[in-house]
Amino acid sequence: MASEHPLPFDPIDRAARIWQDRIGPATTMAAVTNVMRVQQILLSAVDAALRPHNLTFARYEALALLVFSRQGSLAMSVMGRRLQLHPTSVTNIVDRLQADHLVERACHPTDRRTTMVTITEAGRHRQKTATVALTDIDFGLVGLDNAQTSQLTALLTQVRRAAGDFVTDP
Amino acid sequence: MASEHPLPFDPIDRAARIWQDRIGPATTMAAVTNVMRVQQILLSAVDAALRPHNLTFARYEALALLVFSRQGSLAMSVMGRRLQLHPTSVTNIVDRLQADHLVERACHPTDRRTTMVTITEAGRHRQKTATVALTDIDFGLVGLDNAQTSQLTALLTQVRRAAGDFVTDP
DNA sequence: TTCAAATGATAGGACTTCCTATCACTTCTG
DNA sequence: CAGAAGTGATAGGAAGTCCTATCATTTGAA
Repeated sequence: MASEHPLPFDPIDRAARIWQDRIGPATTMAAVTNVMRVQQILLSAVDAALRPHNLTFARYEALALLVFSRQGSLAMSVMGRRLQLHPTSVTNIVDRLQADHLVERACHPTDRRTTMVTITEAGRHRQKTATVALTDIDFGLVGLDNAQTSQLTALLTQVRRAAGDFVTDP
Repeated sequence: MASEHPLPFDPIDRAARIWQDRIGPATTMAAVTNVMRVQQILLSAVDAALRPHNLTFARYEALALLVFSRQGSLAMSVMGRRLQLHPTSVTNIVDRLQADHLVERACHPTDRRTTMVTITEAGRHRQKTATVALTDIDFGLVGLDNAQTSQLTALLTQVRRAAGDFVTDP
């Protein structure tokens, strides 16, 4: 993390005001910087809640994806696409989950290139307790009511759609 | 980065629907995941625009901070607080900017512990051209009009204030 | 059918960030 | 005015992510 002691002013807003005087798109810059900073804050809170369970948010997401899959088992490549991760990141994440006995690797029955990842009972249990930890802290998201949270989701989803993050309608 | 080929559905929304059936705070989870993903998208776009100028967003922010400072010179510790970075990250960033002759280190006149960082002419020039590159791509933020961008900033600022990221009113 | 192209996964390396530990220096306190 | 506590910066190390390169396997096209 960064500093323990908060500034007595909003540095992003201050920067936006400086930009305002010099350059046009201060509004955009402010929004982008805010996204970056809030992501840091959320990730920091989430990782802190997950650390006692020996998970990061990335590993937690992978575990949850497996829990929600019908067979508790997915190909590495499928996980990578769903979690929007680089293949090497999937390898790394699965390595660590496997070292912790939360998942196992197995061969695909027909395609000998692909590796299947299966969640273990320990993995299901870990995911469950980690979920409690996360919901207890509201995933680090504080200060918004339900309507505002939905509004935030709507705005960000709009950005992702415009950026080509996914194709069809929501 | 992650995948080149977008999914034919929104994976975050799909996850939210799955959660909906099992656990309460699907809305919160969706918002948080959206923040994470949009941050990735923005950072990726911004870094791609900055790469030809041998800058990352972190280094660009440091450079901009120096440009906007009155003397073009700040203490390492001040930069760390403004940019909300760990001291060692500041050291790393300044190392690289200095290797590229965009900043110089100097001794503080009175406090011999602190190191001052001064922007060079090359640094000012690089910051200027990099800013053009960034504004050309709107900092990667697409799909929102001005009102929505401001709305996004307002929501995220509210989160940061609630999280104690800064203290006074905006 | 056979060979080129695509796909799946991983190894090795670079970069970034953070942490702890350390050393130099300054400020506070008795 | 000494010693303790705090501050500023950096080195070394761990973790995470991405990149390129590689190898095995599968798919597709001539």
